[in-house]
Amino acid sequence: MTARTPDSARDIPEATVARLPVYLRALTGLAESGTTTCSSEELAATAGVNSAKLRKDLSYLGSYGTRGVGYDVEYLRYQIAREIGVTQDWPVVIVGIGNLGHALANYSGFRSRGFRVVALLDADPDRHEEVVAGLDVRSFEDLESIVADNAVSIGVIATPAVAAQSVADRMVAAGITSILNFAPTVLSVPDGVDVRKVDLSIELQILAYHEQRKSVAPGAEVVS
Amino acid sequence: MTARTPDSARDIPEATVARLPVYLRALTGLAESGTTTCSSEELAATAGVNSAKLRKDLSYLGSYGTRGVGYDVEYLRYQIAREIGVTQDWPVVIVGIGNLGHALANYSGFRSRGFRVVALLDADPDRHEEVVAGLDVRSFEDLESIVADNAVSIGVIATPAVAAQSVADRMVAAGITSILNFAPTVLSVPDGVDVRKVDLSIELQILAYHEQRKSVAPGAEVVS
DNA sequence: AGGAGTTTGTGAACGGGAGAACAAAACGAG
DNA sequence: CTCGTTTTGTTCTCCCGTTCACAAACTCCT
Repeated sequence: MTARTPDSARDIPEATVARLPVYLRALTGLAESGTTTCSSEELAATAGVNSAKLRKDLSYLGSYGTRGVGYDVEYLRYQIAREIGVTQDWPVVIVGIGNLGHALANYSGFRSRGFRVVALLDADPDRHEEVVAGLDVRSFEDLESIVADNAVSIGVIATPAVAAQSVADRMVAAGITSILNFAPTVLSVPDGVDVRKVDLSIELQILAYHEQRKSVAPGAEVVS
Repeated sequence: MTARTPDSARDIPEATVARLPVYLRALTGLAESGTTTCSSEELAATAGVNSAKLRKDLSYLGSYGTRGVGYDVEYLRYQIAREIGVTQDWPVVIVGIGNLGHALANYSGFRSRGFRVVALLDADPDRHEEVVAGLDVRSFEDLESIVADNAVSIGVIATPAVAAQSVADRMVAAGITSILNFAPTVLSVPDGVDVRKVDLSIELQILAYHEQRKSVAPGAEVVS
């Protein structure tokens, strides 16, 4: 009864958006193994989620399945890719070419999903002679021109923590509106700019918390 | 009125656990800048959260503040560190010493928070001659003995996706009960084993989704 | 000592997401 | 063509997490 725009469903829940890339990867795996059709149960198992949750997630995109049959793998894969936006090409700049920046520049998972690293920038002049993943490491001063010339809207920060906020400020001023931050700092950015944070030590600390609980109360959940 | 064990509060919500490391980092920063006392408002601003949420989070640990005054930075920092478990030493093994494994091995944020990398393992014999971050890269076959000798309970997987599940299986069999997975795969592990996933391309895809929405409907939220 | 001003800790309302359960729809057999 | 089977799409309920709002408690000033 709700009037929904057929070509592009509105307001997909954030939790669902975070899972769509997982479904996309699972579908790609199924397609590579020759599967042409799958049920929500199979796909959910591959993606590591509940089948009811999967179906509800997919229902936000539209009705792309066939009752009694399941989903066409290739068709659903394309629909999810289109919804996320990875059918188009996303130019990306990486700032901070230390150990982590190297790893990110060489990560094949970016290019295969529509992300194209157009430039590697570092503030240290000693690094400007290096060539990483087929790209020259350039001066951070070139940020504005690179962003403008390549219509870059996504920036990756892999600098030390102290530099991260100023890099973010320059990125925002240059026109970047989405930032993936690997530096262990809280970034403050204006409204309209999205920031996602990946913090390696926080993940370990969360594991440590649960690990500690396991050893303190070993019989709390598991009957010995 | 609820009878709460005073020394160690029970069942801290998962969302709170995920934020405690952020508070810990913020407190460390405040301590280094010479601040001895702070209000929930200040700390919340530093940590990038709402002050009400911060107070509720801290209330799960106990009453470590003083009304009308605020929190003692050093005291609160210690209490949170103890609750998370980073006052003790956590031995960690890293498997897969490619670009990302290098970056992780060299990441200083681990050691400074109680995590000690005790071994770097790789299946490729060509890498066994390398020394990374002061540690020999050893054979993956040594996993079991290393885990046993060092009482390792946390493992980090930085291998390609195809190897991740078998590495995880070996880790679990060797006695590891917490896994931080950087490989782009869904791991299946038995109950009692915690897995946290860090997926670089998923983060970018989430950003791409929102970025796409911005350009498609620029006036949807912001009044022009 | 008493009152004004601050700041914490928490009870209560609110919103969103997860999971169960079921109706609707497609297919195939007879 | 009809009935049974399979699987999707959706509704409903419950639970977790967030936020508001306020009482309790502490300090400082007079």
